[in-house]
Amino acid sequence: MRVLIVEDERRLAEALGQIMAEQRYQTDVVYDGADGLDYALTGQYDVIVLDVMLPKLDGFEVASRLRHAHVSTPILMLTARDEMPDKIAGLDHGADDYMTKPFDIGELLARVRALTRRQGEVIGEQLVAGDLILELSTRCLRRGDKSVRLGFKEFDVLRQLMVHPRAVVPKEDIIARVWGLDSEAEDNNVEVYISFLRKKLTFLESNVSIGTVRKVGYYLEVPAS
Amino acid sequence: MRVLIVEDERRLAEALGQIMAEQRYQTDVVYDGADGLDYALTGQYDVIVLDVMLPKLDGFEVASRLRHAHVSTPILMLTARDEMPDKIAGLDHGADDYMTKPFDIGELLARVRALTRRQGEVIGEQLVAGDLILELSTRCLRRGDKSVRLGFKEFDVLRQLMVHPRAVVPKEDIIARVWGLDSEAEDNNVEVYISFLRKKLTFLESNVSIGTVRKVGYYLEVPAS
DNA sequence: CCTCCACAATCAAAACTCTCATAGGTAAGA
DNA sequence: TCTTACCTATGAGAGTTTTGATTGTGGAGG
Repeated sequence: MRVLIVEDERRLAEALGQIMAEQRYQTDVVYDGADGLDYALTGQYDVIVLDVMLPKLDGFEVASRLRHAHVSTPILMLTARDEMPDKIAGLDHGADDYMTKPFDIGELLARVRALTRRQGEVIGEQLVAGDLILELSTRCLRRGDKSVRLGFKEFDVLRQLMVHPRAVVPKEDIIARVWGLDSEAEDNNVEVYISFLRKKLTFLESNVSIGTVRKVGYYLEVPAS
Repeated sequence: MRVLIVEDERRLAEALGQIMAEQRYQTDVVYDGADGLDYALTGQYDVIVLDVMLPKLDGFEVASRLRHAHVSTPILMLTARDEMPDKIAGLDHGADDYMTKPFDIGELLARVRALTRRQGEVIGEQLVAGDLILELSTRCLRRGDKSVRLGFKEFDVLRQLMVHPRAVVPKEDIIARVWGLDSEAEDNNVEVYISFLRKKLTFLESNVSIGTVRKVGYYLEVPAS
């Protein structure tokens, strides 16, 4: 497993590198966004730990450019503690997960493991789960030869589910990530969009469906592969 | 957000509980280490505020045992004085953060926020007893390839039993933990849910069953392993 | 060994809650 | 103006919880 760590705080970066090395990861550590992008563009890594605040190029920019270059390596983004909007921005730029500093090293390792074993693969600019393909650039959802266009909200909601297929995503999380952390959107909004999405899944005759966990949230039901 | 407060100084404990309740936390307050451990073992909390000096079991012991039982709820430990050894000991025993008394309530709230913010999605946390697997995220109960959905109450009741397999859980405890400490639920409610659960255990053809101790409560009967 | 009683288990209906799906309304952009 | 995307309201329906009545059972005392 190869990991790229892009973090300008040297002490933190070195510590991370060492700890991950102890966990049998092969690590490369760089200290600015430009280097980070160069290294990452090689596509040789299994996961990238990417700070947001970086010299030369910030983390969002790095993530965006990577995705643009069809590099699909999973990205775990590190955001500064009080910058909540960063989380949303991070996901929008193509990050797969985020953590706020200060973080627990054990949790970081757990999330890295989660990213490397994840089933929803980002291939080029698309997310895949089961027989579904979500094209990130056009916001089109395809299955076989059929395809439908998704609205922004539909797209964002579905993406949340597709990033971790089978994992239950709480409604409140969906609201936080799609509508914003301090939004007043209600559960009903999510329900409405889930309903729209289900209709489209049915239309596409996909083998994946959206499951409900009462009083909690939703998950993607993907047939055993 | 659910918070467990374990603190033997009643006045402080109550005050904390009230303040956190005002901050929209759902709080449970207990006054000794043994209760603290029992409550915490349910894994239902998002953070635990844990005093070190406690009757029955001290805070270190509680933290150790929790980690041993693979309960990963973040722990904020309260140490009596500015005793350096305590801090180290606390972190060694599995605490995630510590504060020394007397502390500023605002700082405590800030630290609790920090701890809860790093909560990742819990993927695949489960309770096991005999051939039964209780999936915490989906509230599904599995045995072999069969699986059933549990309602909220069913789930909560069963979880109480599964935390300590073979241990007798008094009905009043079940009521306190599932319906709330000051609820008006009657014994019959518990009996009804036990009945529901037994039906589902039968359906699953599990080797685990629910035993009755007359006038006291219930326990999980798990075949000798 | 039998009887009785208190407690436990079960059942079914009522009360309640949450989810789903649809329709109507609003705002922004073509 | 027309279209598109989004939000809100609503009611039907499904699922959950409570309630009260009825039936079953273990064990103490006769």
